[in-house]
Amino acid sequence: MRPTTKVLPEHARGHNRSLVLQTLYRAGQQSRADIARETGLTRVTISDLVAELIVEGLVIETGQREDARPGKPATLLDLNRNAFQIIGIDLSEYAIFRGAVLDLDGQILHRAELPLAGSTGADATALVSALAESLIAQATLPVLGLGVGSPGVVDLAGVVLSAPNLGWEGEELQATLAERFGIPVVVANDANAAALAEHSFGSADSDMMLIKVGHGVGAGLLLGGTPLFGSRFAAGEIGHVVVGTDGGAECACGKRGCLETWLATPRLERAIAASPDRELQILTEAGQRLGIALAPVVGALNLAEVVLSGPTRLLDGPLAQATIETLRNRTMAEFHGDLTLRMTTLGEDIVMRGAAVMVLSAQLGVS
Amino acid sequence: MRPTTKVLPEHARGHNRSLVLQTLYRAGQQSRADIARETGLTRVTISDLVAELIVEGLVIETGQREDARPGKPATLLDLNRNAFQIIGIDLSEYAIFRGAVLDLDGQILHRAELPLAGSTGADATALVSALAESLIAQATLPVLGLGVGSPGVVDLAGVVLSAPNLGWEGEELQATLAERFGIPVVVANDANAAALAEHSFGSADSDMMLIKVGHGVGAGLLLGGTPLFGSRFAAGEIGHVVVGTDGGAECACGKRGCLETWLATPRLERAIAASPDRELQILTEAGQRLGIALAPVVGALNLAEVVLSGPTRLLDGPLAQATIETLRNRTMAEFHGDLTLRMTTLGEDIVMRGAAVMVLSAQLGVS
DNA sequence: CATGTTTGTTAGTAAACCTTACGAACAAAC
DNA sequence: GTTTGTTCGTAAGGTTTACTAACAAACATG
Repeated sequence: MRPTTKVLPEHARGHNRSLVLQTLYRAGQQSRADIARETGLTRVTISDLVAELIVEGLVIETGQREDARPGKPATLLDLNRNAFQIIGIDLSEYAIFRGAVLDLDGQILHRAELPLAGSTGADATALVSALAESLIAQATLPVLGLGVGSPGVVDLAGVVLSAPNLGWEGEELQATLAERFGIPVVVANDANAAALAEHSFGSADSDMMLIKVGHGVGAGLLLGGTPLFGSRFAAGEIGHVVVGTDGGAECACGKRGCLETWLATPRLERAIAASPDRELQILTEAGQRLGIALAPVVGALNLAEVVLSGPTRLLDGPLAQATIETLRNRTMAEFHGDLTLRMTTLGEDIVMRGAAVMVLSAQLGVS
Repeated sequence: MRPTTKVLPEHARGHNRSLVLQTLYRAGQQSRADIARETGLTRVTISDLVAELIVEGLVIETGQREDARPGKPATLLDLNRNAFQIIGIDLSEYAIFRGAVLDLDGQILHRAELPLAGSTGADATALVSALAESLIAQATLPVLGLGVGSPGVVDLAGVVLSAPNLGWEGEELQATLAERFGIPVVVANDANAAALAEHSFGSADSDMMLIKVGHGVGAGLLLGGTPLFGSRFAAGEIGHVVVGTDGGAECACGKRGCLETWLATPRLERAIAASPDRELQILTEAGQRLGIALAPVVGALNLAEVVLSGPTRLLDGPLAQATIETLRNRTMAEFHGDLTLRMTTLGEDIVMRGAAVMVLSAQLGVS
C-alpha cells in the first residue's frame, strides 16, 4: 500500500471505466441502473461512462428488459461482443506452435498449428510471426490484440529473457510482433497465462498456483488475482528445484533430483514404457515428489488451491491423488483443511485462452 | 489489475497526500518544488497539499535552504517528527511481552517489559493492555497509534484467529485495545511486522522473506512491498511443514520432521547442550534443513533476498552458511545468482519497530 | 384513473488538478 | 551598480470528474 506514483482524477476515471466494462463482461445484459447499484457509482456517472463506451463501440444497447416490473423499463446493455476478436498463441508445446482466433468470451472460433521442426532463434520467431499472420487473416472481426504464452522467463515488456528450448535469449518478441502487425501484443510466460485462464474461465480462486507439466515443469502463481513475476521475472520456475533428501536421477541442468526428473512427461512415459507393470508405482512416486516440492510453497503462501495442467492420462489419477495426500501430510491441516488440488477444466487450450485474457486485461481492463 | 471498487477523485487526493508525506518521510528537508519534481505533480498542487498538511500539524516549515544557488531560496519542509510518538508491542517472545515508545523515525525512546508468567487467554490480553497503558503513560507526545505484533494467525481486522502459546482463539485484540485506549490500533502477525521493519528500517528489498526463529519458526513475506496474508491469513506459517524425505524427530503437532523440530531454539539449545562437541554439526544440519524447506519457496517466488531473525549466537554462523549453500545447490543459479541470505540488522527490536511501521502505514500512508 | 416505482437525463455544484502568469529573492555577468 | 536569468511560491482561471437534486417517461398496482 506504499504510494509510488501520482494519481490524477483521469486515472480514477479509467479505473471506473474498466469497472463498468468488467461488470458487463461478467454479468452482461444489465441496465445502467444495475451497474450503478453494483459499482456504487451514481446513475448519472454510469450514464456518462456508458455513453463514452458506446461511442467507442465497446458497449451496445441490446433492447429493453422484458420482465414485468413497476417503473420505466430498463434499457439493457452489453459488451459489444461482436466488435472484436482476439488472437491467442501457445508456444509451450515441445514440437508445435498452436494458436487460435477467440471471441471476447474466450471461446475458440478457429485454430491453427505450425510444426516447429527443430527451429530455434530467429527461425522460431519467424514461425510465430507466420502463425500470427495466418490467424489474423482468419479473424472475421477487427483484432483487439495478440496474446502469446511463451515458455521460459519473460519480462514485463514481453522480452523472452531465456527460453532454452527455443534458443531465445533476450528475444524482443512483443516489440517485434507489435511492429510487424500494428496491433496490441502481450507476451508472457505460458504458466502465468494458464493461471489467468483458469481464474477467468475456470473456477479458480484468486489465490492459486497452476502447475504445468509437459516437456518441462513450470508454475504460474496468482496472488489476489494478480500474477506474480518475481525479482527476475522467473517466478514459477520450479522445474529445477531439487526435491527430497535422497538423491534422484541426474538432470540436464547438472543437479540431481530436480522436480523435472520425476515429473516431466518424456521421463514418465519412458519409465512407464520400460516397465508397464510398475505404472501405478511410477505415477504415485511422481505425485509424491510434486507434493514434497509444493508443500513448503503451499504452506508459506497459505494457498487454498492448486491446479494441474498437462496430459490427463498421466496426471489425473494416482499422480494427483498422491500429490494431494502428500501435501496434506506435510502441511498443517488447521491452515489448509480446505486445500484442493484438481485438474484444469480447460484442457489443452488453456495457454491460448490465457493469452486472450492477457489481451482483454491489457486493452479493456477486463478479466 | 482487476478493478473491484470505485475510485473517486478524493481517493486520488488521499493517495497524493500520502505521496507527499512519503517523500518527506524518506528524504526530509525538501522544498515544495523538490517534492513537485519528485512526484510529478505540479508545484501548485503540492503547495495545496502541503498547506493542508501544515494545518493538520503533520508537516512544518523548517527554514530556508542555505546553499548558494540562483533564484529565490527554497523554504524547507519536513514531517513534524516531534508531533507524535508511536507505541510498538512485541508478543512473540515465549515468556515476556516487550514494548516501546518510538518516534516517527522508528527510533526507540523508551522500553517496557512484562513477564508473562504463564498467562493465557483473557489474562494474557489483560497483560497486553497493562503494557500498553504504561507505555502510553510514558509517551511525551500525542500517540499516533499502537501497533502489536502477535504470534499466530491474525486476520486483517486484527483478530488473533489462533495463537496456541497464548491460548487465544478468535481474540479480538485490535478492537479491544482500540476501545480501551481510544487511539488507532493495528494488530498483525509478528513475522509480517518484522518483514515490514526490515524493509523500512533495514536495507531489505521489496520482495523478500523474513524467517523468524525462536520458540517456533515463522516467516513474513513481502511481495512488491506489500505483506502477503494468504487465503486463511496463515501465510508464512511454515513451522509445521515437513522437511526432507528421511523422517526426523517427532513434533508436537503429531507429524515427523517439521521444520520446527530442526530449527526451534529450545530444540537446538537442548541438542547442543547434550553434545557440545557436535555443535557445528547440529547447526549445519539445521541450516541445511532450512535451505531444503526454503528452496521451493525461493524458486517458486523467485525471491532475491532472505533475512533471518532470531538468536544471533545460533543463527549467524554455520547455520546461515549451510542455509545459503543448500539454497544455492537446490535452485537454478541462473535465476537466483543474486540470492542473498543475511541476518536482520534490527536485532531484537525488529517486531516492535515493525509494529511502528504498521501504525505509520495505517495512519499516514507512510513506510 | 390515481398513485407509486423505476429508469435515464438535465442542470447545477464541489473537488481536484491543471496551465498560465506573476512577484519575490537570489546569483552571475557586465 | 545594473542587468539578466533562475528559482520559488502563489494567484487566477479553466477542465475534468463525480456528486446531488429534480424531472419526464414509462410502467404496475390498487
